[in-house]
Amino acid sequence: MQAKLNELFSALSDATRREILIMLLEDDMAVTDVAHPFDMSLPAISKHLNILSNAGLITQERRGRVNWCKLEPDGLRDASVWMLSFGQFDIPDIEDLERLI
Amino acid sequence: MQAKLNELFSALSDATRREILIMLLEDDMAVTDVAHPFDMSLPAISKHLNILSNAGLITQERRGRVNWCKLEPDGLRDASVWMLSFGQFDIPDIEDLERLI
DNA sequence: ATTATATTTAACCATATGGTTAAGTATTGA
DNA sequence: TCAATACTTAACCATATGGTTAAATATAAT
Repeated sequence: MQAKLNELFSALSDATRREILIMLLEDDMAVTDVAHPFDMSLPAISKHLNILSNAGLITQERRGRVNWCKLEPDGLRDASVWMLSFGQFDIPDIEDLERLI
Repeated sequence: MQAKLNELFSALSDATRREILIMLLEDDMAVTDVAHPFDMSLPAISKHLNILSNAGLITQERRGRVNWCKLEPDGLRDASVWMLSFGQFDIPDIEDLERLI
C-alpha cells in the first residue's frame, strides 16, 4: 500500500505530468498530441506517460499505430483518502482552483 | 506555484515522511522521538524533517537543545486544492482511511 | 569544568530521475 | 512495395535523492 502511495505522490510531483493530467481532463489524446505543447522530446513524454500509467492515473490503449491516453481520475482516490486523514478538506473556493491550474 | 506543488507532492511521496506526519498528528515531538520508531540514523530523519519543513507541512521550533516538530495541516491545502480539480472527492468511508494509515 | 544530550553539518556513496539522441518496430498511405 | 507516421526501446548523461558515518555545535546536568 505504501508503495502505491509512493508511486502516486511521486507521479504527481512533476509539473509536466500534472499538466498532462489536466490536458487529459479535456479529452483522450494520442501521445504525439500530448507531447506537442511541451518543449521536450517524444521519448521524454513517453516516459512520463508510463509513470502516469504505472501510478494508475491514466490508461493507454493502442489502436493501430496510435496510442490513446485516457485519464483515470479514480487513480487519485488513494492519495485523496490519505490526505483526508489530516482533516484538510474544507472545500476551497473556485478561485483557489483557478490559481492552481 | 508549480514549484510549490512539486515540493509538496514530492515530500509526500516518501513513506517515512508520511509516517512522520501521521505521528505528528497525535502530538508535537522532539527530533529524537520522531526518529525512534525508524530503523534509520538521526541525520536521515533530520533531512526528512527539513524536507517536510520546506514543503510547509511541519514547522520546527527550537527550545533549548530540543527542536520541537509540529504538524502544519494547512500545508496540505494546495495539494488538496489541486486534486480537487479532478472531481475525485466523494468522501470515502472510514475503512478506506484505516486501510491507508 | 566536564560530561552527556540533542541535534545539525559535512563528506561521501549508490541508486533514481528526468532529460537527451539514435535506432528499432508497427501500422498506414501512396 | 516503399515511404511516412506514431510511437517505443536502448544507451547514455547530469543532477537529485535517500541513506551512511564522523565531526561539530549548543544546551543541560553533574
